[in-house]
Amino acid sequence: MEKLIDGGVLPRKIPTHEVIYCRLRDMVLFGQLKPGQPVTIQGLTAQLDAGMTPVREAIRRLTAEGALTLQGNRRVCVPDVALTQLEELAFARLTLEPHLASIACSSLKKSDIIRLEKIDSEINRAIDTGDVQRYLMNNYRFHFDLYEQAQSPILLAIVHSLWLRFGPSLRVVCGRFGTSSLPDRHEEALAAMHAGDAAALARAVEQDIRQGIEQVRQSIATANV
Amino acid sequence: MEKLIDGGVLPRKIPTHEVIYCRLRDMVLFGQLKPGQPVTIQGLTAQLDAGMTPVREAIRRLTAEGALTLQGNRRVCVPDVALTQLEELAFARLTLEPHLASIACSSLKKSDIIRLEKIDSEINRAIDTGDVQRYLMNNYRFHFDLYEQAQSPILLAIVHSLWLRFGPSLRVVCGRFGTSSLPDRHEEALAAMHAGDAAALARAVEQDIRQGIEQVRQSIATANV
DNA sequence: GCGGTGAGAATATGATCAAAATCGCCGCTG
DNA sequence: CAGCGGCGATTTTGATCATATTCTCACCGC
Repeated sequence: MEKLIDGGVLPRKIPTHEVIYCRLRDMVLFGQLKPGQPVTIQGLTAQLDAGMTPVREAIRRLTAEGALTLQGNRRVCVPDVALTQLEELAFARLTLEPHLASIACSSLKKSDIIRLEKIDSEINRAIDTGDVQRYLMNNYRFHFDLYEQAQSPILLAIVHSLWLRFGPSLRVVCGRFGTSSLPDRHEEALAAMHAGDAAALARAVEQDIRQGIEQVRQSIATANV
Repeated sequence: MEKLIDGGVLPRKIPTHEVIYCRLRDMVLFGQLKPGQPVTIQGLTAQLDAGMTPVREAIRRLTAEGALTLQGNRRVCVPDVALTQLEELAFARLTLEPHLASIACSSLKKSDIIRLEKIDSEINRAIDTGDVQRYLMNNYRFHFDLYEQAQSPILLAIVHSLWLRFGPSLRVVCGRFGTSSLPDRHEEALAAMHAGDAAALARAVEQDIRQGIEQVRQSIATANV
């Protein structure tokens, strides 16, 4: 019965470093941090109002996942993807994500599809109102809610790491071109789910990824002029 | 001139947490730690003669890379791959590693191939003498020396993470069946390098991976009886 | 069998030390 | 005399440690 004394939804207390990790990760994923921006420990302890150790651990974790980069001189910053690295990201994402989507397809329940449709409508609303942050968050939720159904924790972790590397650049694209130019390839994905057509779903996801990568590629190309 | 005052080979001092990370990583990769074995912070501080903070950071990093697992009740242990996860590892490795090998092929210099041949002869010697540790180390070196030539840091990091998850189980296989049953698919790989045939190299790597995975699969299957 | 209790291990803090970057000062050169 | 470049002190930041606190698990008595 003592489990209720915190009066809350969570029976187990979440350790601080975990909380800090999630907050920092979201800052990277949803574009609160710009590529190239330096990340200091003491800055974060002040900003997030946390101790030094949890912040350090969160940074180490995110560094291992590729969301942050060590600059040799023991400084940490948000990485800026170059064109060559974009090729790597493209290959890995185009290989893994359609595969995950395809596996997930067969185990999708009706309630899952309904949930995904709700997220998709959130995405559309975010595009209409020009709310970049909300678009990014729901786009992330759409993909990972789907991928999670594949029950493949290892591949999921890898894809997660790819999104962490991709996130800041995607944010730059949105900031530059606005939400109007953003892809909405999710209609055909949802249709494929309803039909239970794994191959079609994989194709839809593939097209979605291609479009996103192409936008970042153009953004990088024009930025380097 | 002051750069020489440390009188040493290393102009830059390597931080302790980095050293600890490398040592722990090698322990995982080369089978000093068995699957399921618990990993305690204080145990490592004693064993590696280090402070608590560096050990904590190394553990966080390896956890993020999938080399260690958190057990919910803030314990850490070496993960034991199940059959379902082996499928994931197989898919990811078979997708990424032949690709890396294929890219690397064109940029291989004569000196690179000679180096790889030397490593391969080390592997053969280790198989002959039944030296599992040496086999594992040189097998790792063979693959990653090759993959590094692909100049693809992101994919390399992902593959590295896959090997970290795979390592302990491979060690179990070797311990069970000895080195005599170990694959040596490297001859054809080396031949393909000499010929500059990227496709053939990719096939050779693929066969090598298939064989390794198959052995682990059988090991898991028999262990579960 | 069950709940309390204690040992041990992990988490988290703040202090301390070392390294790096920044900025200002000085001398040199054009 | 003004601008430039290098040198050194200050200050910011990272690395490490010792320690306090919290949590888990297992043992023991009821």
